[in-house]
Amino acid sequence: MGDVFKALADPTRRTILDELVERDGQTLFEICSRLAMKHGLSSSRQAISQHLAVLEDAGLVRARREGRYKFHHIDTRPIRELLGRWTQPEEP
Amino acid sequence: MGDVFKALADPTRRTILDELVERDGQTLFEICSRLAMKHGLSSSRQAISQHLAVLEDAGLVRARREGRYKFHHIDTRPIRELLGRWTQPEEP
DNA sequence: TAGATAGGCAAGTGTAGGCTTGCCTGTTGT
DNA sequence: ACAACAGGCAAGCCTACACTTGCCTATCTA
Repeated sequence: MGDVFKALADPTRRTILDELVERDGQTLFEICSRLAMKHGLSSSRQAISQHLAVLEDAGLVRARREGRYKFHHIDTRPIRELLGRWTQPEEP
Repeated sequence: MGDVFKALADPTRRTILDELVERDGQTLFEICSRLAMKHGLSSSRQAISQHLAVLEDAGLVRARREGRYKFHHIDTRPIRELLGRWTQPEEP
């Protein structure tokens, strides 16, 4: 499962998740261009690719290959599981 | 507010939060000895002190000084606020 | 008052992680 | 078939960060 918390520690990876929530199933190049456009991030393709690998390792992103395209889908279940670790007994 | 995610990225800091959930309001030396006993961590006092500073910066721990003692209290509100970021629209 | 206790500050070290660079493998279109 | 396209691999660089070391301040107790 890797480390979900480490994966969430980087702001660029969090922005990638934001982007996938807004539009799921994007390719690497789509994510790159949309990060540059909307979020003003000037990260290279390789950097984003490595970030996606970390997110995939953590189980936060699942990738499905189709021809030369690879579509990335967010999976928020690991986050929901982690939520309860310190906040279980309380009821705000 | 610092970076809550970065604070949660380190496993030792997460164990400290676990320890504070189980018994809130511990001093630095209490945390050190209990981490060594129960969790088998052999971190130095200074290391734990620096971890507590990070947690305090992130708003996850609030410290109250009393004489020569400093009691540490966990505050899980930042966690609850952040975890809704990607899991708001869903209902499992 | 002297020593023990609880904790803080600051500089130095070593490693992990984010990013780049360069090249390589498949896939698609003309 | 060949060029453009989508993505991958691996080595190197550089900064952030976890941890140590050494010394310091403040509070309590004998």
